Amino acid sequence: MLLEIDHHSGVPIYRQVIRQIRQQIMTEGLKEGDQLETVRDLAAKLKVNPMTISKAYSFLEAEELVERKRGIGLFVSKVKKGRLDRIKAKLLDTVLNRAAVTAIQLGIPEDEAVEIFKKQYREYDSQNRR
Amino acid sequence: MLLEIDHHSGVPIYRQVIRQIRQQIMTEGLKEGDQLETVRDLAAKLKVNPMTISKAYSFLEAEELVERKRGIGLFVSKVKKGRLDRIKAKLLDTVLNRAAVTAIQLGIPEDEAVEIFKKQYREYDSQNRR
DNA sequence: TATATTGTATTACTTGATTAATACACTATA
DNA sequence: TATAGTGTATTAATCAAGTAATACAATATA
Repeated sequence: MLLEIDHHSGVPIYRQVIRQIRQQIMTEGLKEGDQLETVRDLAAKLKVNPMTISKAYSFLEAEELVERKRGIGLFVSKVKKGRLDRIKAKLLDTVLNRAAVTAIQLGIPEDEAVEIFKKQYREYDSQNRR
Repeated sequence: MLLEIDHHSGVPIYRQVIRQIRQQIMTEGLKEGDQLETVRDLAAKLKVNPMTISKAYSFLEAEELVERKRGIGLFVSKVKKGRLDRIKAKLLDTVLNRAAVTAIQLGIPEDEAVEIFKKQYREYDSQNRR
């Protein structure tokens, strides 16, 4: 499991962990049944207190993306494809809604906003395509 | 000047003030030379400390949207239309970029993301049209 | 120039989020 | 059942953001 933590970004460590693991589950880099890295191992690797990792895992558990088994470890939950899609949709709705509200409040017409969105999409996509 | 503050939203008061006044300037509800409500008046109306309002105004000044005149008051700056457009564009770019990045990271194709954006736009627009 | 009105600088209080320390609980298995 | 490995509950320390109190500074004008 590959995680990149920026200790100086101002973004809390546990949120960086949450986001990255969630994304790996969303994109099936981590699949049902896969064991997450041990709380202590990940804490040591990131040079962070184990509770920080445990906290991050707690949020993922609350989203029902992982299951904790005391004494054993944490594992990626079985997530039905439909539910996974709904989670993705919800994440997406949140950011797209924010964008739409901003556009409307600034008086930007739909077409114009859509064009800018497409431009942003393509720019980021071309920079990060494998 | 009409401001609505939600004391229980978790969003800091000064940010709510900034956002709403900025928007009024962007949409020309407040125009060049208009005087902003007095620090003390607005503070009293919102039942908040004057420094909280002063802080909000400081940010607007940093954006060069308002000018402070000690002993007199604060006024909406002369903002060239071009610059105003650039400010709008920047605000919009920020939210649309965030949305695009999220979509890409979730593996959502451009077309699909655009459709959802349009849907969000129309929903909010129809709810808030005058 | 005295006063009322405007905004400001400095300082401190409060609160919540984040992180960490410590001791504890559960499980597999030698 | 002893031990090593797993996660956890509780508590405390730290830090930053937000807000407020107070005294101060600039301006217009009676």
